[in-house]
Amino acid sequence: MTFEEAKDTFIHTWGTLATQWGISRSMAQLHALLLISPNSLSTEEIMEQLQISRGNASMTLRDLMDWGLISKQLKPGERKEFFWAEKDIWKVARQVAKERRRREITPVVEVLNELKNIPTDTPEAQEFQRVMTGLSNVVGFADSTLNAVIKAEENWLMSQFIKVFR
Amino acid sequence: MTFEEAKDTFIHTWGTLATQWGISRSMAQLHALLLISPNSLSTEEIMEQLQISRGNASMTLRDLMDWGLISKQLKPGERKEFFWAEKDIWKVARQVAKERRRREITPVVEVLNELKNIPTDTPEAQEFQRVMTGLSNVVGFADSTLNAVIKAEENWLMSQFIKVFR
DNA sequence: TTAAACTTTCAAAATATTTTGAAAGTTTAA
DNA sequence: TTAAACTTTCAAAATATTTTGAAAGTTTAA
Repeated sequence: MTFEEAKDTFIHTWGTLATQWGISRSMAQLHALLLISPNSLSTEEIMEQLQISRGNASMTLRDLMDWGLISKQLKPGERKEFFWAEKDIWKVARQVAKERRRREITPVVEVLNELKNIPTDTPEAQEFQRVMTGLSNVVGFADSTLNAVIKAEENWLMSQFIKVFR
Repeated sequence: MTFEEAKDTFIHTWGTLATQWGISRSMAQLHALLLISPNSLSTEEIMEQLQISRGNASMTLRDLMDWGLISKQLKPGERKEFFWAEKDIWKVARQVAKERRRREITPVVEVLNELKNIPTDTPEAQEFQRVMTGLSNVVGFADSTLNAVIKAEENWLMSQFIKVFR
């Protein structure tokens, strides 16, 4: 496999994995492109390489910055903005875990805790409460796992997992 | 909050969480409905409660069965099929982890391992290999975590996590 | 067998999401 | 200031996904 083939395979595979986990394809592909680029890229270069429009590039770059996965870089003597992705994949994973937890898990935990408190005056309501309690536990577990990933140092995390999940 | 309100809130919240994680809204909502229903439901009842068409109900029920989250039940003397969801949420989580790992993570692990092996004859290719190695580690970590969830007994899993991630 | 009572399939319609590109906005050098 | 070099915004277009419902298929009681 040549380098160019490998690059295309990677950008494509990464985009597919992302859509399966509810992240937009453009965002994943643009992130993939920056991840494997040794130097920062201008909007022009990104548009060219991924064959996307200026508007799309601009919006996707902003989303990636909101997620804290890429940064702007200004080069002396250049008017253009260049973009650069964090390359330490453990940092990337921690950042993604942090954002997803904040945006998606925490709100659900709160709703479930409210729903646990309805009066259990009918058999239906009792069953409902049982299910809410179960979900609350499992979602809480997911929440703690993400939180552990967020707080963890790479080596500590790996060693713990090797210990527990060998 | 009345029981009916709680029920609607739950079906809605669950649908939203699901779409954010790449699971279709109908699938999550139909699953939610069956989860909180004390007895199994016929296709008619499901169509009625969620206001969806017969075709949609039929397809979504099949998807849920493919995911191993619900089963058919035949009632003596009835021609209709009734559907019922596994209520043990830890079992549900294990099943979801198993399916997502099989469908989504394992294929990516394989692709990444291939991509790690391209010749590193240029600086670009070297950078590429570094990133692939990093991703391979992190995705491998996710893979192991899911696998641990799959293999785990509820109590053992909880106790391990309390120990490690307190 | 037949036909009633169901379920499934799938092309077309509806809906949701993503993408485009031109216009508006912003920044900076001179 | 001005105007060139950029970036952002957003309505419209393109595309992708989901949903519908009628037709086809299947099962079962008689």
